Amino acid sequence: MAAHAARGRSGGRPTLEEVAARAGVGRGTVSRVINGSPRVSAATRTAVEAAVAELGYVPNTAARALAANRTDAIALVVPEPETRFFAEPYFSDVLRGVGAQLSETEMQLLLIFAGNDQRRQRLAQYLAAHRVDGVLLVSVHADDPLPDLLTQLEIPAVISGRRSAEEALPSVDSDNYAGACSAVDHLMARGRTSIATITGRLDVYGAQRRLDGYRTALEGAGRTVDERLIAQGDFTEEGGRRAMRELLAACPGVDAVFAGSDVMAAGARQALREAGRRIPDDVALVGFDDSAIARHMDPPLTSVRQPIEEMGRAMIDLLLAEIADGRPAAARRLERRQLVLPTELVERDSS
Amino acid sequence: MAAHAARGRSGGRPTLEEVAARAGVGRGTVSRVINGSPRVSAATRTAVEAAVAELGYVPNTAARALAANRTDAIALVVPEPETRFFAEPYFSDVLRGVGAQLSETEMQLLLIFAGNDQRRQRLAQYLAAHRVDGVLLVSVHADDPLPDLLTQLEIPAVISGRRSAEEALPSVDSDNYAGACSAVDHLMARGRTSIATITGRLDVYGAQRRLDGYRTALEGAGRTVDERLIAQGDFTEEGGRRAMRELLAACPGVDAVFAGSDVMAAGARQALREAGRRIPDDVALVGFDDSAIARHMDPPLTSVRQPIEEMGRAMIDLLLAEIADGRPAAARRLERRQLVLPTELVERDSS
DNA sequence: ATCACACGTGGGAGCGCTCCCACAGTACCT
DNA sequence: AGGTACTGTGGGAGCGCTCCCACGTGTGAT
Repeated sequence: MAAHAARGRSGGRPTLEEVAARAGVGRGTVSRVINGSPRVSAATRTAVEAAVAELGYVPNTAARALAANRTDAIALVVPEPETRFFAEPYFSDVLRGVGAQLSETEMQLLLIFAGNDQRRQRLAQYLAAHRVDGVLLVSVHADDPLPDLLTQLEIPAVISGRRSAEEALPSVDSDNYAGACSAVDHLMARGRTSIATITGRLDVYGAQRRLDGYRTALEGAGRTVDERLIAQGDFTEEGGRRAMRELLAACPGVDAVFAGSDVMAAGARQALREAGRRIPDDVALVGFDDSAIARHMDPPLTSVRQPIEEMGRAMIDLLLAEIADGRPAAARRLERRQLVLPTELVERDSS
Repeated sequence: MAAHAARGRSGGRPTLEEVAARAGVGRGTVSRVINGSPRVSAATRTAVEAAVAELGYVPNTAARALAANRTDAIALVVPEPETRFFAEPYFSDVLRGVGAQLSETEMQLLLIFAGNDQRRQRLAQYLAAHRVDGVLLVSVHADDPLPDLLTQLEIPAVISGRRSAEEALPSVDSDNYAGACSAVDHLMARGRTSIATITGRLDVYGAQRRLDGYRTALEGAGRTVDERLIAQGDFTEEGGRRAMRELLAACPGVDAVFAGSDVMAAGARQALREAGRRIPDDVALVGFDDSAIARHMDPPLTSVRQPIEEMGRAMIDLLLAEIADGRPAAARRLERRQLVLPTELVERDSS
């Protein structure tokens, strides 16, 4: 009681009402100024702004959220354990792009990991409570129920990557297919004849598309695809190492590898070293993502660059538009917004 | 099923009032059940819980925050740019520990970067709006005004590391001093005679303490400290590389290096390679943090382990206690809570 | 029997905001 | 003159909770 009174009255933060009194206007007018409504005369606006400054007024977000039914926050949901998140530069890069774009708005970003069932449960609760205005979804697997949950709850969402070519949600993706083609073309141009690939988890659409690109590039050059040169990884370093060992065992003559991610390329590099193969002399290596790992690798890794920060920005733009559009989502879904951004091969010493 | 029907009928999410009507009790009683108050009979509690389940009731956090003047959220504030955050495994590890401990509560975690002035400004606004119940502060420099701001706003806060031995805020730190001693002792025991160190930014108390430990360990063994063997880094890889180059130039006979962080050790390793020195044959290398980098380095890096996840847990415990204690912070400050956790040397092939 | 005091319980009174209706004032038409 | 159409403004009515006071009812002591 004592604390309550002390907070609310004497030492407490000023309220809209107090600002209104100070400025000699009504509550509604102050609200309009705060929210940038055009329906306020210049003189009144100035007076209110002065009162706000004098009192050091800061809106109470809880009250605003309650009255307006919005939270001014969005969540970046990562359906992976934290360990994966931090091991994979892709995630951090997306987060950076998202954070940068968002820092220009009043929106707050929440980072939510949903890597196991318990977390999933908690996330569902969280979303049901509508504690965020929108959701950014990264790394979604084909059978993930999360997108549908979001649709059902009518929470605006944007997906990073797609679940299929027919993605129902607005999405931002890079041109995985063309990127893979360029990597394989590059290796062929370098005169490599036995070009292998290490794929990511194939229930991730992007990984599938990179594999498609690999195939098409080879076939387009009149070569036949040797299935023994395709090893499946899982986007982890360990997976890359294992896949590379398998490739070396199955096809000792392999002289080039296109890895579906830089992290897997790092794993492949270790396996190649163990086997005494030199890079790029014996085996050329190309990665995907052009992350920090590629630049730091020894030798520096040729990699397909995705404009990840740009993708983060685009996701935010889409999501904010989605949120601003208001509730009647069904009507809007018709004009699906799918952004596909171009990739670019960055050549370094590994190929 | 019932949940869907009820939701559809009322048009929105069920409220406390609706749950109360359903359970045939008053609003207050439902609130008590939801909040786990003991002053409810078992029968009533059961009835209410049933109603909650049937209606799929989820509390409206905004309303709760407004009425109770709390947010059920805490912020992890990183006074560094995102790039630093992601480059430094220390941060991710702390975040992991914090996240793990927090996932057992209803609290939500916000990650806030305050790496430049604009962000600082925004953070100050954010804190002034009391949008979080408490703050976790990592990587604080000696002259950082943030802790004082927090104290002034009476926002509970816990600091990771300390600003000095006389830290005013509750803090959790590792025993940097003892850790450094053990590293240097280890190098001496290995017969190294010319032991250098690469420090972190010395306005970070922990970096200073590591340097102190380095000095004391050498002096304790009856050796004199050669100031030319002390190079200042800044916790970055590039800084480590530069410092190592300086050391090699100033003291070509150096045969061991204690780096103030694994990241700097990685930089030092590069400089050593450039100079054609082998690890550990020519120069032994020891890092600090025992992060993923240490395990992945080639050769694997001997490093001083900090119990980082445990530190994250301890920070949460302290902060929650701080929050639960209520407002009259001044009285409580007297019993300062400073936790210092032990470190441990993890020996690998680099030394 | 009376008092005392637990315990459970219901519901009024806000928390600080946004939304929206009402209304005065001004401007420009018929 | 009256009508119509704006613009700017004030303030009531909530949003869905928590807090707390008041009110039974049951127990034990006096």
